[in-house]
Amino acid sequence: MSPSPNDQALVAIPEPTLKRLPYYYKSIQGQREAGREFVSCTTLAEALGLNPIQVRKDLQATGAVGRPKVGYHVSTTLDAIEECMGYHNTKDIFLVGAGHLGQALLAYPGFSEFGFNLVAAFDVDPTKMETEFAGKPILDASRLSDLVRRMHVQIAILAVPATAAQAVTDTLVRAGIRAIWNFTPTRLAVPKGVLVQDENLLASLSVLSKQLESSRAKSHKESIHGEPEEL
Amino acid sequence: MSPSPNDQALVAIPEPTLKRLPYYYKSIQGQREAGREFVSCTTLAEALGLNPIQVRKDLQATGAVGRPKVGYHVSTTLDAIEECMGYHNTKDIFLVGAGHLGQALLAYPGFSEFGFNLVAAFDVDPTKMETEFAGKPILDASRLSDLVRRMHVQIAILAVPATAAQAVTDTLVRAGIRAIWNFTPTRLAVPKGVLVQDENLLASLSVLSKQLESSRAKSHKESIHGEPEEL
DNA sequence: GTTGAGTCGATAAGTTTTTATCGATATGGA
DNA sequence: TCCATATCGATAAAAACTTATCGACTCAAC
Ligand SMILES: NC(=O)c1ccc[n+]([C@@H]2O[C@H](COP(=O)([O-])OP(=O)(O)OC[C@H]3O[C@@H](n4cnc5c(N)ncnc54)[C@H](O)[C@@H]3O)[C@@H](O)[C@H]2O)c1
Ligand SMILES: NC(=O)c1ccc[n+]([C@@H]2O[C@H](COP(=O)([O-])OP(=O)(O)OC[C@H]3O[C@@H](n4cnc5c(N)ncnc54)[C@H](O)[C@@H]3O)[C@@H](O)[C@H]2O)c1
Repeated sequence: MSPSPNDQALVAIPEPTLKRLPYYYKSIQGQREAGREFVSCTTLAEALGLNPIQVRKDLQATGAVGRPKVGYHVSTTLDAIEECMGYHNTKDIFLVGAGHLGQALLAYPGFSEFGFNLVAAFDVDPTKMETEFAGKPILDASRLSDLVRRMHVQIAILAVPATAAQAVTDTLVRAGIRAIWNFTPTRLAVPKGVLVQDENLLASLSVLSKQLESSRAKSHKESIHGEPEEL
Repeated sequence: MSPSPNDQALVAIPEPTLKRLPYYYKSIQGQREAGREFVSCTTLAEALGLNPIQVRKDLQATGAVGRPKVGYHVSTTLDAIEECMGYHNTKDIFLVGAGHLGQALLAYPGFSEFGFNLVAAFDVDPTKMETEFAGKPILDASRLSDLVRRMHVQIAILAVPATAAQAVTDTLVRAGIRAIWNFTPTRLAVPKGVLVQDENLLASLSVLSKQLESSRAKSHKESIHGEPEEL
């Protein structure tokens, strides 16, 4: 099946690109505030410590077009990113688990910048139920299923203890949730069609620590074998 | 340069593999608790929703060896992962920024499982300084540089406002930090040799939300073009 | 004008990561 | 004892992602 013209938007943007777009967005916003009207891949790459060619490809994926020798028009490009990422569409979100991590998320004002609206949190702890935190209501988790269904909420944040992760997931899925942002260290079993984005913080820290160890071993070996390597 | 035998440990393990290892570790621990002595890639993959071949390759990277038809010896394999990831080496860590997110991390008991020891937090807020949170001291940020140096701390968590991110980074780098786990939405400029692991939470959420939108568009198109596709 | 340099877009090459294939080996039952 | 089967390890193929190359375009300076 050859791609027809209006398939363009359907060619999925690679995940690494999606993760970089917010950096471009923020950086270009900075340029706008500084009064600049155009920005080049070279400049962006410089500012963000990335490869200019990669920046160009990423921007291309959003539909932004640039002009040779000039660069990308700041406002137009910001619009392209917003449009591509849907920063303007309001997306309601529920948080399940208003513990330490959940409360940090509740207090975070940054969600709205990208169109997210953290509507409410849910918890089983009676001392938290029917209270507020950072202006957001914490509701009885027994109401979760009903409210997901009634409000057609599509995205949920999972910040419950690992032991409760799969059970809560099953509830969410039955209620019709479409995507789960998972902070628990559990691999969730979900039916096809439900998306899960794992945010396994400890795993990321382990990666960092392991890479640190490897880089030490490497530089040690280099110093033995006499390859100076220090630009 | 052809790899000599004892280069094995120096062939860097791919980052995606490193991120999956904690899942295997936890899953195999579960098997041990259930009294099983061997576990196969097939079983592991089933439990974690992964590809069996990928599981095998990942385990291979840790140095674990299995036996055909039998699988991997549970205890031996756990040891291999621990050894590979350095779960036994204690790694001291400083946290900079004891705000909402920082406090959630301070309260998190899971770090020790992988050998991390969150020693102390640092903040500029006078009302937080010289207090404790979850049994961990919150110290005056002006002491950060000195203590990094004196205690030879190599890893820091960055959980300060974005506006302070680069300045704090510079301080850490000057004091000799080797790795930064960065929760701010800023791309940090660091000299070669200093590692940064970005944990851009909003970017991850954006990815999820964009993929959700795409999957909706896709299934809509499929329903129009009459490709049922529902296994 | 003409020239020169900075930048884009398209295409190609390279690298990394995932998935597939296949022979070898161990186990349990015929 | 032999055979069927599950599984591993090694190697190869495929896919995804990053980096390089090159012609074309635009602007500014001469
Ligand atoms: N805190 C961190 O820094 C951190 C770091 C990495 C991972 N995590 C993971 O994030 C998750 C939450 O961590 P935390 O530190 O906030 O834990 P927490 O114990 O502070 O909070 C968990 C909350 O979930 C609630 N809860 C329990 N069962 C529930 C259910 N069935 N429905 C709704 N709510 C329920 C509890 O009442 C509690 O308020 C855990 O899985 C943890 O492993 C946390
Ligand atoms: N809270 C969240 O859920 C969340 C989500 C995504 C990203 N983040 C990012 O994490 C970072 C921290 O978020 P937060 O919600 O904890 O913010 P916060 O405002 O609650 O906490 C920031 C803390 O850093 C301290 N601080 C400021 N300057 C400092 C300095 N120079 N040295 C040491 N400490 C300093 C402040 O006193 C404050 O206690 C921010 O960059 C934010 O964008 C947070």
